[in-house]
Amino acid sequence: MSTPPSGQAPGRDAGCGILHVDMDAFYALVEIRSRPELRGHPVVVGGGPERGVVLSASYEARAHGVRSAMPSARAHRLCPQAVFLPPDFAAYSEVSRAVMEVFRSVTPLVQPLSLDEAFLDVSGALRRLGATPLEIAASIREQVAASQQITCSVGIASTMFVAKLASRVAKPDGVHLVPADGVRAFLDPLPVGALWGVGARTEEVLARHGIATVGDVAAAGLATLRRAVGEAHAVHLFALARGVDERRVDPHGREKSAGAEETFARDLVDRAVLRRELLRLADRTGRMLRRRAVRARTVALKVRFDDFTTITRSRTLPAPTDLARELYATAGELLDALGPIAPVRLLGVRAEGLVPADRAPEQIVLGEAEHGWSDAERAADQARSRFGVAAVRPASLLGDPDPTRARSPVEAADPARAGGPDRHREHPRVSRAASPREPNG
DNA sequence: TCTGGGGTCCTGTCCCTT
DNA sequence: TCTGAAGGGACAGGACCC
Repeated sequence: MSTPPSGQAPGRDAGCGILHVDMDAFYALVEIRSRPELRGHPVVVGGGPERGVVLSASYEARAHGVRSAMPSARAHRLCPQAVFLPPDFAAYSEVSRAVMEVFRSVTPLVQPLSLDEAFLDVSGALRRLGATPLEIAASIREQVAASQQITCSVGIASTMFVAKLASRVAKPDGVHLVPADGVRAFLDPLPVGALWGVGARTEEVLARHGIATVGDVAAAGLATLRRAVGEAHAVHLFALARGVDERRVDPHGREKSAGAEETFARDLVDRAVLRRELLRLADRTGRMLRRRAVRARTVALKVRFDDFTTITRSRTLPAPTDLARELYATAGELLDALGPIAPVRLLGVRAEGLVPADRAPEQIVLGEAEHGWSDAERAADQARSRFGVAAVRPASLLGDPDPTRARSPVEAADPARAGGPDRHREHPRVSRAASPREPNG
């Protein structure tokens, strides 16, 4: 099953202890696994044709130009014969857990980056397993394919950054090794966008300074880079371009924030509906915090309007919380403080400044018996774990067919926006400069 | 073309404290 | 009591990643 890297002689992997494993077209392949009749057909996982983007596309769909992050509507035009499926994150998480266990059977130094990729440090495992990095990579790919019926690609290098780039070259279903003495030769010809932290904006800025490749970045020198992208970014890019990456695979990386956001099928204008969506998002965020045994010091509200301008507002709490009730109250105040607003296409609640729950100061909810709401929300968590997410929900969300979404709240609460003849804006648009703290920054 | 959802990190500004 | 500088936390926004 493994693909021996062509032209890579044994022994060239000496000193290359970092593996980056990336699942191929992960969501799409998991879907095909459970529906074998789709094998060989273009399959696209993502949002519906109205709003949303492609999350994953099978290689048959990619042959028609479909790419992840592409608007779904465009994917439909490019490949109308594709099978479009809504994402099933529970299934992906399950496969991901099984794959990570395969990795951990090789080395305890596994740092998952997302559901479908992880860094592995196998330096210490080489002697114990009596295998080379290339052999370990082949073994991992065989085990993943045999146990999960999906393929993955592996990049092997001496640093995390180069291993990650190598796995991209290895795709699909392959292995690519960058020998320790071949890093610059590998990096130099790559476009500057290959560097971690360089997106469209930075690429444009660098192009104005005549910098187009990674080799150009290394040759430009720190002073030029500082002028182009600022101090921190310059130091970071200059190091990466020369193959310097001091990061170590960290299996205990702590999350710094958690949250939930949602783009609505149609823009929302009704305050009551916005409030209800906010409660739903706070409820999801609170559950995430309690599941991870952390509390948040800061609550942030995110609002994206119909013209795609996005604002965030945040507030630091007197004491860290993991209670949906408190998240909702704070996010609601932040929403109210905005005053009249334009139609809203996305709403988000994020909990930041996370601290371990067992080290956070005890929460006191004003006006409530101590522990009352805390106990109630934890009891609800237990009920959900036994009977499903829909088993318990805030009273004001009762009547919603699916608390996790799948409907347009607008249609229920604002018939005018759902196609009525006399639709009007309840709230005039206000300039962003009129919002709090906005005038000068 | 028309832009998801979950994150991290950096920068600039404001405001409070010393 | 007032003023200015410096430092740091809070906040907002942008860019980026998968």
